[in-house]
Formats: sequence, C-alpha cells, structure tokens
Amino acid sequence: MTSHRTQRPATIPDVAREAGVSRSTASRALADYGSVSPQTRERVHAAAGKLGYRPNQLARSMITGRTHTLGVVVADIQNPFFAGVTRGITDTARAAGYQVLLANTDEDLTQELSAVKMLLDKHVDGVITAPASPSSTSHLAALREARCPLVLLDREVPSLRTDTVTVDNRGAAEDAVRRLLEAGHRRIGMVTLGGSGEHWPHAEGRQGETGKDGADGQEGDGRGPYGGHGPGRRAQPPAQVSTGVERVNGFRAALLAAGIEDPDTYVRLGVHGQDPAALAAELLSLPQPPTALFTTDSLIALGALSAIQEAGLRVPEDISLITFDDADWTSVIRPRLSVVAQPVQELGARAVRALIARIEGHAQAGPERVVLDTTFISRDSIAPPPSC
Amino acid sequence: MTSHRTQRPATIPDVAREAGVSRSTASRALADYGSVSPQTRERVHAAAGKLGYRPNQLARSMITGRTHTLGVVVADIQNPFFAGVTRGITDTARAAGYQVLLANTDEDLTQELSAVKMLLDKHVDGVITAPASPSSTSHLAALREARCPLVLLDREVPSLRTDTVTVDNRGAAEDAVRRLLEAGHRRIGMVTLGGSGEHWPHAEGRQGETGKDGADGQEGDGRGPYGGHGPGRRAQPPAQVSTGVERVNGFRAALLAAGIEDPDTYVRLGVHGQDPAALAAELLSLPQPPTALFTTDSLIALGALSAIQEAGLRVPEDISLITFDDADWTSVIRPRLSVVAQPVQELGARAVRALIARIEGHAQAGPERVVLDTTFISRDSIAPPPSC
DNA sequence: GTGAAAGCGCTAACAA
DNA sequence: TTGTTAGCGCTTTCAC
Repeated sequence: MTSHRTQRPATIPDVAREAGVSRSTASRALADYGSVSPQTRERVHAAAGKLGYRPNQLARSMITGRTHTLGVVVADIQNPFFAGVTRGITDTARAAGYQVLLANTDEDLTQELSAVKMLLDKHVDGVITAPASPSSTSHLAALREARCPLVLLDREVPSLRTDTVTVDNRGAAEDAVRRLLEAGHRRIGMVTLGGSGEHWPHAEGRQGETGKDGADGQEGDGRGPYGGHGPGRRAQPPAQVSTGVERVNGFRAALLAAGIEDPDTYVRLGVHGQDPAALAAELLSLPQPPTALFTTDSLIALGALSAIQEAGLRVPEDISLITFDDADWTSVIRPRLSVVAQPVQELGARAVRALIARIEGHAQAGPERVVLDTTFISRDSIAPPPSC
Repeated sequence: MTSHRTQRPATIPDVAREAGVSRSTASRALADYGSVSPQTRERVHAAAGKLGYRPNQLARSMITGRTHTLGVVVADIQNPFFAGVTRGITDTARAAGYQVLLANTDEDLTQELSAVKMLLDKHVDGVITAPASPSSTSHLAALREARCPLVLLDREVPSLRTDTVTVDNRGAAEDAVRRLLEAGHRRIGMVTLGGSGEHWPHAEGRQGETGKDGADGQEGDGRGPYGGHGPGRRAQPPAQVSTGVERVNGFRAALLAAGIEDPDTYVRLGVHGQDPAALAAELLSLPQPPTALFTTDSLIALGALSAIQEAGLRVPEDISLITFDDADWTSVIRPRLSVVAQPVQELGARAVRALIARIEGHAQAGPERVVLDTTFISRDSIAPPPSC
C-alpha cells in the first residue's frame, strides 16, 4: 500500500525531505527569513514547486500572529456609498496582500458587536468600520485591548483616539447649501438619517434632546462652533461627532451666515430605517414648504425625488435639489442632479493604507486623521425659487 | 513578578486549571463533544466565563479542518446586482455561523485565479463565485481537488457538475421581449455585456465566431434548441452556458417566434469594460434604428438611457426600454422603467444554503441546480412604436 | 466520565 | 549557514 503523495497536500517536512534539508531550513527558504544559502534556497524552492507545496496559512498564522486578513464592518453594502468604499477596500487590500472579511450590520449595534467579536475570534490583523454609535463603543475598545488596530471610516468617535478616514462633512454641507442660498432660496429643507437614533447625539442647537454624547469623553473638543470655510485647502477641522449631525451643522451654519434665523424649521433628522420619502413628504406638505431640498445620500435623494413627484412638483422649476453622493443614476435622470461627490473608493483605499501602516508598524505615533476633499458637481437640479 | 492573567488571552489549560480538570475534559466541555458530566461541564463553563475564555479559532481550525468561512468571488461589488447578492450571502452566512471572505475580480480571469488560490490557502470551507469564464476553469477544478465545495452563482459551467443557483435567463429574456413584441415593436435592439469576451461562447446562430465552448465537454447538453415557455411553473430548463448568451438566446427565440427573420440585426453583445452607452448609440444611429431596447443589467440600462437622451429621443414615445434588474432608481426616474427583477438577495441566500449543505454533508448526492423565478415589473417605459 | 499523551503544520530559539 | 528542539492552542485517540 504505497501512499499517494498527491493525495495529501505537501507539507514542510515533505519539501525538506525532497530537498534533502531540515525542516527549519526549508521553512526559512520558503518563508524567506533568517539566512539560507542561495543554492539551498534554490533547491528548496524547486522541491516545493515539484510537490506543489502551499504553506498552511492557518499554522503559519498561529505562530506569527498574523492572518493577513482585514475585518470590514459596514452598515449596508447595498448603499452605493458603502459599495464604493468596500470596492476601494478590497482592491487596495488585495494589492497589499491582504484579504477582507466582510460583515453587514444594518446600523444595528448588536450585530456590530457580534461582528467585531467574530473578527477578533478569527484573528484579523485589523478592522475598518463605520461605527453605528459614538457612545456604545465597548466592543471597539475591546479591539484596542486585543491590540487589534482599528480605523474608523466615514464617522469619527473622538473618545477612541484611533485612525480615522472621513470627508469634511460639515464644510461640504455648508458649501452645498450656500449654492442653494446663492440661487436665492430662503426656505431650504434637509433630510438625513442620523444613524441609529438614540445612539448618536443630536445636532447643535435646539433640535436636540441631546442623547449622551462623547461617551468616555476624553477629548472634549470638536463640539465648538465651526468657522465657515469653503472646500479645498484649509486648516484641520475639528473632530466630527457624527456624519449626519455634522452635515446638519454645516447646513445650519450656512443658513445662519445668510441671516436666516430659524434654520431648523426644515430639518428632518430621521433614524436609520425610517422612510426618507415620508420625511421629505412631511416637509413638502408644510403650509410654507421649502423651495429647495438637501439630502445626505443617494438613497435619501431617491426618496425625496419620489416625494417630490408624488406632490406633483418639478425639479428644479418648483423645487431645487442637492444630494450627497454621486450615484450612477444622478447624471442620467432628468434633470441631472447636482451633487456633493465623495471619493468613495479613495476613502476605502486610505482606510486600508492607514490600517496596514498601523499593522506593520510603520505608522506615526498618534492617531492619524485623514480628511478627504469632496467635490461639488454642478448639474441641473438647482434653479431660483419659483416665487422669484 | 506575578504574571497578569488578563494580559494574555485565556487558553484551555488556563480554564482547565481554574476548573480543576484536565485539558481534554475542558476541551470536551467547551467544544461540546464526547461525554462530560453535567457538573463538570458546568464548572468548566463557569471557569471559562470567569476568565473570559475565547477559543482560538485558528488552532481549532487547524485540527478540525473547518474555518467556518466562505469565500465569495464576484466581478464587481458596485454593480447593484452583486451588491444585493453579496448582501444576501453575508446575512445568510452570518445567521448560520459563517463568515465571508470577499474578493472582486472585475471579470478578470487572472484575478479570479489568484482569488481562488488565496481562498484555498486560507482554508475556506467553501466558495461561491460567478465565474468569469466557462472554459478556463482549472482553478475551479482545483477547488474540487482540494475537496472545497463550490457553488456557482448567476452563471453555469456545465463541465463542472457542481451546485448552481441561477435564474432562468433565457425564459426571462424571452418573456420580456415578448412584451415588446406585443406592444407592436418589430425592430428591437439588445445591449448586453457577455463577460470577458473571448472566454464566453457566443450566442447560438450567426453572431458567433464560436469560441471554444463547454471546455472539458462532459455533459454536451444544454446547447440544443429551446422550446419557448413562459415564466412560472415549468420543466427544468437545460443548463445555461452564459448569462449574457442565454439572454441573447431568449431574445432571439422571442423574435423568431414572432416571425422576425433576422433577430441579430440589433443585438450588441459587448465585452466587459466596454461602454454600454456607445453600444446603444451605435444601434440608435442605424439608418433604421430599433424602436425598443432591451438591456441586461441596470448599469447597461443607464448607458442606454444616456445614449437615448444624447440622441434626443424620449422614452417611451420614441423608444421603449426594458432592462434586467430592478435597481432602486428605476422606479423613481420618469418614465419609470419596466424591468425584469431578479431576486438578488435570495440568489445569494440560496447559494449559501446550498454551500453549507454541501459542507456539512447534508446535501443530495449529485449537483443541485436551483433556478429562481424572475418577476416582470410593468411600469411606464413601454409604448407602441412611434410609427404605429 | 476522565486523564495522559500525541500531533496538526508551522516558526523560532538555540546550538553547532 | 544549518540542524535540533520546543511549542503555538487545540482536538483526539486511547487507556483507565
């Protein structure tokens, strides 16, 4: 009964035997560390090739503590924003020799929690996430405890002091809304989904019943008033508290700067899962409805569009519209939508680079904070308000 | 120098010591196998809880040969079709206690190859993929060799005799085109991207310069003529050769059945990466342009829409349009698009279930072939041809 | 029902 | 430069 050697995958002992060296020499030659003479190296590789040797990554990982796997936790891969981000992540990771373990959470804290636990159990080398909550972050702290690097994407959690990759949400929103103001609009509505409701703090000003913010509350900064500024070169903006909230703050700043006293009248900050169309419809059915709408992602824009049509209104004659996220359809529908484009793939790519830098030890000492520029793409969905 | 026990994660020996049992007993109690007395079991679990013990999945996997990880290889997560499928996959996998390792290929065979290799190296328990080519399948055969179950999604490779989850592309296309015919159209165009060009066989009939089909060529079926049939209850359709090609065949069958002699005149089967808008524009600039267009995914529909607008045409007055895939925007643009909706999440879910059944050994003997129903959603993009 | 001992495939001290 | 030895954390015979 001769054993078939092709049956069982070849192991280091097999290669060592074939090459006539010891296991450790074979290992050194194959994993490319320590010192091996060129000839032996050659011989070992030849033997490995001949036997079709593939290192058992499981065994290797157990020793080295590296799995070359990145954990990615996002709310919803079906949202074009996250789809683009994920695309950027997987591509960049692969190019750097890392694989990606993906989990959806639907903005649900419980799912996020168990996802992170799983990732930790699987010994990922690092985690990228857009956290559902800035306050309930014990699972994220657990990552630190396990010495598992973490990069926050799209959303910041100041209390965490970890690497982040975001866009300047406040500035971008402010800039976008200013375009609406410049077109002559005074009643401007905003529809956004602020994450999982109670978890995220509400925006500055009245709208808020607060909701415990900042949590562990080191780093009390980032809450102060924010000097208006345009896009482009600028000083480091303060830490953002929540993507949705920051955008509301930018919105409000723009209106305030234009002398509009009660900027919150037309703000609808919904919770995740709420129907954006209903939120928009609510605004449109007001006695003095807004003459322009600002939405914070392409899915919400779709809802707004739906409500606008339902109300028998036309864009931009009756109502102007700007949205975050340059989804593929925004330039095909008529009128084409003016948008705040986020560099989605780049966001993912930068997150991966920051994470790998951290993993491989060539990152700066403190947390790195990457803030990418958005691009306003002017198309046909903005016109002066109908009364003008 | 007392060692801090919270520093290093607790291991089985730690738990065993704490519970006052042997390693093997602890292992048995924790992994829940063999026989352990209820009391010991209790004691071990208590100890584990106290120490915050988490099993090292790497070590466990090395022994058991199971990683509880599924490999997923898709062309492009940014395509809403794959985003939906991936969503279905991750959700179903998580519910079943599996994680998902994701890879994008951009329909590139080389990337698909290395992705599969990586997944194998990572010892995934199974792989789900929408293969880029039906002929170059050596990497997929390698999966079988490594006893790694494989489920094909959206596309079939008859030579592989493995589980597949698809929709009835031919029937769905035929049905959709029939709607166009019933509206009075005779010049119907089709724009599709057929995967990576040379890899996929061309459609039946003239269009084809062939391209080696079927490859290893066991199972020569699935190429014969295909009796027309509606959606819904039906006999098992023959194996599909390529999603794109099958749809072309359905298209052609419908036209032929309607007595149109030269159904290929307005068919544009592009290769991946080609600009769908250009393909559509080409059709529209013909001396006798089509009065209706049929596209095979939402991205192509966007391209077609773009070309239609460029040509100064209106939907549906000047030209009718039907597309595969009920992307979110199709029901919001005006006119709303009539579509062939695929059960995207369900496709992913079924693929996971088939795969896990295979992995866990409770699957039928032969390959399972799941063919899901599509749904035609009638909206406003179909009208009689302008000349009528 | 429980424990002792072996071993998965690999890397990493330490010698030589 | 190379070989010897030990051991990562776990499961799993095999005795008892």
